[in-house]
Amino acid sequence: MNVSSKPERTRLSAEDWELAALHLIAEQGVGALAVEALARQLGVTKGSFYWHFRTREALLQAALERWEQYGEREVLGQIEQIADPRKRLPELFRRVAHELQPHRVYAALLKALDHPQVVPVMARVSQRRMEFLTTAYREAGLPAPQALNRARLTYAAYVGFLQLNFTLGLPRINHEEFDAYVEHMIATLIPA
Amino acid sequence: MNVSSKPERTRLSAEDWELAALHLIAEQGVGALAVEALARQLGVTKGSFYWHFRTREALLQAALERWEQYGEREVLGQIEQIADPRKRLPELFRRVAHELQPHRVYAALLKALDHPQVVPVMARVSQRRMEFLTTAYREAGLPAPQALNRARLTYAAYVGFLQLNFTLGLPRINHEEFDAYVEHMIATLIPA
DNA sequence: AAGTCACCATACGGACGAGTATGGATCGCC
DNA sequence: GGCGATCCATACTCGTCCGTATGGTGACTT
Repeated sequence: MNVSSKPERTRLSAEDWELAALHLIAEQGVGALAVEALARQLGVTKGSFYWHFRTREALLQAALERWEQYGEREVLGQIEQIADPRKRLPELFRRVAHELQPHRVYAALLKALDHPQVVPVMARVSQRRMEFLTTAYREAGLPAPQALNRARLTYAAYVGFLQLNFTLGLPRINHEEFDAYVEHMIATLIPA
Repeated sequence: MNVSSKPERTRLSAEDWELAALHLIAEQGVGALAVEALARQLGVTKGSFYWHFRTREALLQAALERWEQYGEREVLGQIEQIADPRKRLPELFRRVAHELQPHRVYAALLKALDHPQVVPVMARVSQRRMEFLTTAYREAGLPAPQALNRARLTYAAYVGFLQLNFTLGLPRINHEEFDAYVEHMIATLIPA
């Protein structure tokens, strides 16, 4: 009990800073990413930070790239293994709806689209997801142009939902009602 | 050419500051709302500002309330006059899609939902719009629970669209393609 | 056991923005 | 045309946060 109260007294690596940065972004947004605040949270001081990174901007960049690389497979990787294209979209909807935690960073980044560093990342990620949705709709039986528009609509609904329920607390929809909403989405957006 | 280059040399009122604040919010977001920047833009200095407002926070509050009061009738006020409930929703979709300018403030506020002052305003405004949508869907023939969920889906799509196209410039959809997308939305979301 | 390298603390400089103090200008009014 | 109220400029203080400089400490080599 003499060494430290809570944090493990191991030394830090650049990866630790990046993960902590992503965590902070998910909780308080990109604007709250300050080096002294992060350092406090990690139990060290700025001196540590500026050994690992040249600047605050560099940390943001590294964190964003890490998120883009390692964060995407969790979302889309599993889904691609579902053989039946017919079942794929409903399954995707239900999983996304019930595992909202990985989407917190995306929601936070969505609110920082005025920041020059996040725009290209979000553009790539969103574009990739959109393409995934589009082909999924085509495989589900929609003709090409309709599939694209349906993907746009679906993805917009996803993004809007994140905003309205994470950040804003619209009449705090409860659990059963939420499930009903998801099924309504499936019935409305996915062709029979 | 000696007095001033561009701005009119009239004195300012609190209303001028609030309108300028809303304009700045629409263009650069809530975070960019700085009093010295605003003062420069209005051709005065901070001395003027702190006569009209006690603090920066007070300006934000006043601007938000002004937006909530006077900004809403333009969006929903006209629509309520459309007699046929059947025609109301498609007309609403098309108008909103083609007059995106009044929605810029809303889009900016959406990205500032971590700010304590904007949350209640956005909660009220969104709630009101949601209720409008819900009754519109009921009048269009949907049973109550479905109407609510459809309204949720529609509004989420609206919000998501604002994010993805204002701030992010997803593959910069062109004009004809955009019209096709709006019609696709109408066909998909509005019951025949 | 001495030295080297990786990691971190402390202390400082400087930019920026909010808010205050105070005096000057200008308008309305009698 | 003088006078009070309104509006604005100038010149500060203060707190926050980025980045720098420099010295210290632990672990690991040889």
